Amino acid sequence: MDRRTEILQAAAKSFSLFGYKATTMDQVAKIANVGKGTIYTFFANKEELFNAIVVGMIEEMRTEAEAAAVPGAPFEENAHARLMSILKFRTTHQLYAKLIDEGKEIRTPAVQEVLADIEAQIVQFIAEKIEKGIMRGEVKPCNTDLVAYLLFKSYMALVVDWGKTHDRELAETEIIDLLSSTIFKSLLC
Amino acid sequence: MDRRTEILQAAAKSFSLFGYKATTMDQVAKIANVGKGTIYTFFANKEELFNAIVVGMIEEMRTEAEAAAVPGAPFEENAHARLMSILKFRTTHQLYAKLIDEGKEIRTPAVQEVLADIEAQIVQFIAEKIEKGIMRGEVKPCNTDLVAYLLFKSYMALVVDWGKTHDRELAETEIIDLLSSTIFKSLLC
DNA sequence: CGAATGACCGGAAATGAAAAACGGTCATTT
DNA sequence: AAATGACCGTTTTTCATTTCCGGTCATTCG
Repeated sequence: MDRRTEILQAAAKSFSLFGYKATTMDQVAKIANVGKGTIYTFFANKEELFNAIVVGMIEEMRTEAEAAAVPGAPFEENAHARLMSILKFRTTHQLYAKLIDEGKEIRTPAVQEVLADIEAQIVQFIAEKIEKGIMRGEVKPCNTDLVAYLLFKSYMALVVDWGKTHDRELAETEIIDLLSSTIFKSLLC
Repeated sequence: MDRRTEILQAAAKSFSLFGYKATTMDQVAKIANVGKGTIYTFFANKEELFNAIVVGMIEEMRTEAEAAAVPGAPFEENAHARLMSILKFRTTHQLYAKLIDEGKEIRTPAVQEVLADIEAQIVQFIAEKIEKGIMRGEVKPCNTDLVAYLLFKSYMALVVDWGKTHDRELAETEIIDLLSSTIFKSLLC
């Protein structure tokens, strides 16, 4: 395996295990079995190394989200499946979960920026799917950015936030029932 | 004015100006022109004094929200007016704004608890209005708690959150247009 | 005599100086 | 030419000391 890949894997492991701030370049170098200076021949600095890792993670998440959709299935079904897949990834993926925690607890700026960027890309992803749905004639024309934002925030609220203020999580059927009878209902043709 | 009221006014002023943590009991006593011990004859401790102030604030907010509604006007119109009134209060009211900031920046536990409680009461308030709308035959029967939660979160997202990740605030017409054509549309009879 | 007070108490938080750790560089090695 | 790790300046952590604050209660006051 080439040195660049070794470094990327070492960094991914360390960021996942300890987060951004608690990962040191010395540590990455040691795990990757390279000298610290070698890292800087491939990545300008710690933040760029971090960004490279995150880009990979986003790709992974996108792939899983696409895999959750069934080609030819109705828009609502696939939208729901993809969003649930993304939100599951959010808490299941070790690095993503770690970053959310670090962003909230330690408030590392580099991490908060990355998290904001990931969310923006997720919303963008949803907006593209809505756009496709409109072109396919499944979805009514609308402001895709606004609707994508509302959809994402709604899923976040029901899947992630509800449990924090109530003593039980919402079942998936409750979520799909609610959204199906409200947002989706008026979204579809 | 009786001593209890003097203390309440002094505390309200200090909490509004400096927040919960930075307000000291000595300071409240001085502003109220009473000895520190006197405060403890009316309030068990600092947190109870704080809670008393917050209860008053919530009452204020409720009154303003009710005043924003027009008797006899359609559900959607009044729901929108009340929610916008509440969200305006959130950032306009000195104490509320201060508490939001303190909860986010200093993360004072007592403040975060109070903020969570206020939000729960707002959602409860909305749920009651939906319930009324259903009984009046204006709104379709639904899980009022769930719908109230979704509505509140949607308004928070569009009014409060949008501006943080985009370089312009949403106009009120954009918000009402979006929600009118999605959530409200499928909510009304 | 009962309500009011502020000096006082113990624990928590602020302070600041010294030490350790970190990201990034670059002269040296391989 | 590529790789390395000792080194540098800065930031962060540590920790002993001091200050501060919520709450109490013996004393004072009306």
